[in-house]
Amino acid sequence: MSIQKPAQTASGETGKKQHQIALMQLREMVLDGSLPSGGRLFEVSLAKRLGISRTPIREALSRLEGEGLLERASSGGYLVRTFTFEDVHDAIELRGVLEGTGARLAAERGVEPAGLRQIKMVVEALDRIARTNIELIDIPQYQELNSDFHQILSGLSGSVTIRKEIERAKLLPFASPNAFLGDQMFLQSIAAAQAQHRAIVEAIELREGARAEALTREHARMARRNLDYVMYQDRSLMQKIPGLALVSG
Amino acid sequence: MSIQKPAQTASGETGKKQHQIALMQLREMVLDGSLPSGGRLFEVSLAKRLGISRTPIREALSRLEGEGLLERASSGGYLVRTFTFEDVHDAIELRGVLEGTGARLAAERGVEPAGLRQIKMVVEALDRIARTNIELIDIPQYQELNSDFHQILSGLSGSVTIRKEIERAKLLPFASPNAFLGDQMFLQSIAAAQAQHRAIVEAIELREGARAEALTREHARMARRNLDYVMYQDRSLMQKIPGLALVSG
DNA sequence: TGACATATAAATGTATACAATGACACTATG
DNA sequence: CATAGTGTCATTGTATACATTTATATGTCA
Repeated sequence: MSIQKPAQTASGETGKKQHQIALMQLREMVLDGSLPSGGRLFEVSLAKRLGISRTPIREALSRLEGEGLLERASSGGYLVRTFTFEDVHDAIELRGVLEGTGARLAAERGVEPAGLRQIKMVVEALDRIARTNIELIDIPQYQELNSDFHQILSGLSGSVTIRKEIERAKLLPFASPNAFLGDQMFLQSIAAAQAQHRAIVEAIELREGARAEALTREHARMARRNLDYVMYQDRSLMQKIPGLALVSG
Repeated sequence: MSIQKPAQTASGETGKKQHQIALMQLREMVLDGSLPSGGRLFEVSLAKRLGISRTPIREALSRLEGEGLLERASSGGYLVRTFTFEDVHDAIELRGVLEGTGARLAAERGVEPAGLRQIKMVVEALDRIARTNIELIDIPQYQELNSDFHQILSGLSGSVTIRKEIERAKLLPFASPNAFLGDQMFLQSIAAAQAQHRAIVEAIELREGARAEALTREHARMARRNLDYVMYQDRSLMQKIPGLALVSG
């Protein structure tokens, strides 16, 4: 009775289901550009390349389409999606609109004290970082806390419908709130971002729905400004922003 | 050389791919309640029931999850999603927010004359219907034109990102702009709806973004009011509203 | 009797063989 | 020479057998 452990992959992949492994690997391959943007994906070659059969590959491809990273070709099969500059703009705008709606609903409908306490704790933790000398900032920690802020915010309205849509909008890597936090360059805007975080929470607490919505939209606009900087001022940064390799032009 | 036509199904299904047939049939089964809301879906029994193998069934299930009609069970497999009254509210709100964003962007960014002409033609056609005696209104024709209005509107911003999200939000049947147009009952509101249609187009043409957004949101609120009427005043109408069978409570 | 372990069945996950489709090149024919 | 026909090949679509996991039932022991 030789018990066959689920075959740890060399790269340390957890012993999860094949389609989950395929999903992670394919996502990574799309994002780091090892699959040509705009190019077609062939199930058989992917299967051979990953050492997995076609069935879970197809499952993964289907999910990646749902994430917006792939699109179906008219003749069947999938293409790596290419994004224009405008697409990225609009994806960020979309996130802003949805997060703004979540913030507005939270304000209008009221928030459980527990949720409010929770997000305030994150804001305070972010504050401690914002007061740090820029060179000394622990970027991963900042990213994590920033993620937390946005995740809690997305659920604050109590509407699972809205929360799910926000989470969906954040799936596109360049639309994520953390997209432009990877490089030292953008840490300059931490102070401004932090002021917005505080104001958003305040507006929600005071039940000021319109203000909460407007502030949250504007907060997302920071990402758009950073995007513009990358595109028009310093294209070398493109490689540091996740998923920006998929952007043509 | 007997040419083998793709096997017309008895029910007149087009000779499409198996997973497309499965998708349509399953969607119908979910919506008309022949699959118990909240219940689990078993691939084998579905496959037997539809006379299709499991593979295209799984494909269809995956897509229905994308449409929001199903959800994955934690232990694997799919469940028929159940919606609360609040979920329906929020789904309509979401559509309003997204359509509103599309309208705002269209106003802010400007619209091609062709698109504007096109939507104005639809508005005029709707006007002709709105002037008709209520009893004589051709409901399917009205639904079609209303669909056209909303579809053109969704593309007016020129942003495919936004357009796709709007189309996605309309997939849930009770969130669709046509959801409450099936019954004579609701035709009373045609005049009001039509005034909103005109105002939305006007705002876009005049580049009044905020107004376009607010009007479009308010337009979606009509559906919420109709929903409230059904839930609180006349539950017998629930059967006439597509997908409302999935609503618990 | 209740809780736990284990056996058993039923369901999903995976691999793979086979079918159908569509693109392309080559050939035959007007 | 142009073009319609035809065969081949690559690729996706489908069915199905097998593996694995999860739920259910059963029995044993304290």
